Amino acid sequence: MLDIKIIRENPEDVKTRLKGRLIDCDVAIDRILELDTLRRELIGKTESAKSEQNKASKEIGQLKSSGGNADAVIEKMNSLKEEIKAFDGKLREIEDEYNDLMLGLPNLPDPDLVAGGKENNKPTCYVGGVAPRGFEPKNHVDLCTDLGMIDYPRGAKLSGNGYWIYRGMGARLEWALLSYFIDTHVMDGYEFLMVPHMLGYECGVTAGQFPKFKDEVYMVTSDADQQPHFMLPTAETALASLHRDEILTEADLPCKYVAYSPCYRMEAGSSRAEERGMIRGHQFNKVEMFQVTKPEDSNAAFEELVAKAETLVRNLGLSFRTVKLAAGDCSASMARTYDIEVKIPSMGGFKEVSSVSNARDYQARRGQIRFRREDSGKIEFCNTLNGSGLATSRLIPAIVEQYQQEDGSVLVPQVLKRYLNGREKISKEDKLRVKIKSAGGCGEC
RNA sequence: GGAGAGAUGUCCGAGUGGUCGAAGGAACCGGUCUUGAAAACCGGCGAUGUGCAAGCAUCCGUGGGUUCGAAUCCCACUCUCUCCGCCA
Repeated sequence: MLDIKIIRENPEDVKTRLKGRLIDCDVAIDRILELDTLRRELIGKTESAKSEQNKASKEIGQLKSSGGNADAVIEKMNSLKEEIKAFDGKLREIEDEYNDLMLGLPNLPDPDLVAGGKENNKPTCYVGGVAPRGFEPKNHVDLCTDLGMIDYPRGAKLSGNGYWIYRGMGARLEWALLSYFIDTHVMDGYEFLMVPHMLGYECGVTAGQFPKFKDEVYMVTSDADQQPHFMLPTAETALASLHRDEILTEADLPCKYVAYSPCYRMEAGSSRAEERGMIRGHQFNKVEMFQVTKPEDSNAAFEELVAKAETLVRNLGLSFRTVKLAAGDCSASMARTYDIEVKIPSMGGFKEVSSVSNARDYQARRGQIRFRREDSGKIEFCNTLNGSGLATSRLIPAIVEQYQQEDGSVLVPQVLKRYLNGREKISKEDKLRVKIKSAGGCGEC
């Protein structure tokens, strides 16, 4: 949510900055200003009526306790009551519309962002990694299938298009990645959280998904459950609400969290032929970093999160690039976003494995996440930041393609070996072993 | 799933229809005293909205209702605790 004071004071500037997102909020902003004026007028009227009511009410109390007759005052109260009821009804109407519009406005992009969409995104760095040479490389779908790492057909049998099953070394590699990420963040001083996967509606409002992007998440409803819940599309949605409606002390900040969760997304209409395999599914795994900071500290926190995400990809030895998103490609809640994308050679390009964003006070306003300054005692909104650290569903394709060998096996990135009993590579024999041993139980797990 | 109890400010806790935004205590902040600290004493100490300001309004889990007037009465919901049952 934006600060109404900023809109009041400089509506044209707000309009211009939001146009950088390629959306036109002019009509909404004009209406908001109109409603804001109406609202304040009406508040004035309502409050003076209520003030009279309170005075009369006290008078009645005094009259009654001293044995006097209060009939005349009570008569006056009755007409006041009608008046207040009418004012309150109108005020509620105005505030409902006002709140809807305010919640619908996206965050202001940072001033240094380039306006426009994806085409204006700017890579800020490229890092090279391992690459197959001297033979015809296979794509990740074939590699994962041949090595028995991912079972696509049975995933589809269980749940339909957009679902897969990690098997054998595939499952272990996935788990190794998640463990490696979590360990790294914990060592960096982030608190590890495991959050509910089904969240109450308010979490969606605070994070900025609701009311506008309700259709992108899976709602979970049942007659027995009075409260609507939804499957989290990212752990950020949970973490953003962790300190909702709280006033933190200055000493509490910054809060640094890391959470692992599967992420559940509709991805409606985005299924494309080139996104075969695990590139875009309805469920994927992600380790999420999250920070709550003082406003003056959020730029540094943002740099820290970008650096942490980059370090993870670099340590995996993968080719990647970091991209500074143009205003129109940042998600609605975010003032700035950098994506980290790994190279997936078979797709001829890069795919996002991390998205690091600074929401500034946008989510904090929606969720009333505040802190008290120690010296002045003043209460201010916190800033919130989030970043994937990392999402795994594009990492396995990148790893198998970038680390594939001529014999069809795949080397294990150095940093993951300790999570895989020191194993050097994944080969066809692993698949065979899984098959044979599954009859009598897998001796390895 | 069954039975019961409860939800009040940073915390504990009083308040069952009228001057209650709310006693009292703790914590915290300022002061007196002290070589310093503790203790004691004095003063201060919620949020939000609105207004240039004084002020005014709203908030006692949430939402409705009754009433001239609700923290207090009624209804619904949410959450917490205790006991019983069931259970990964």
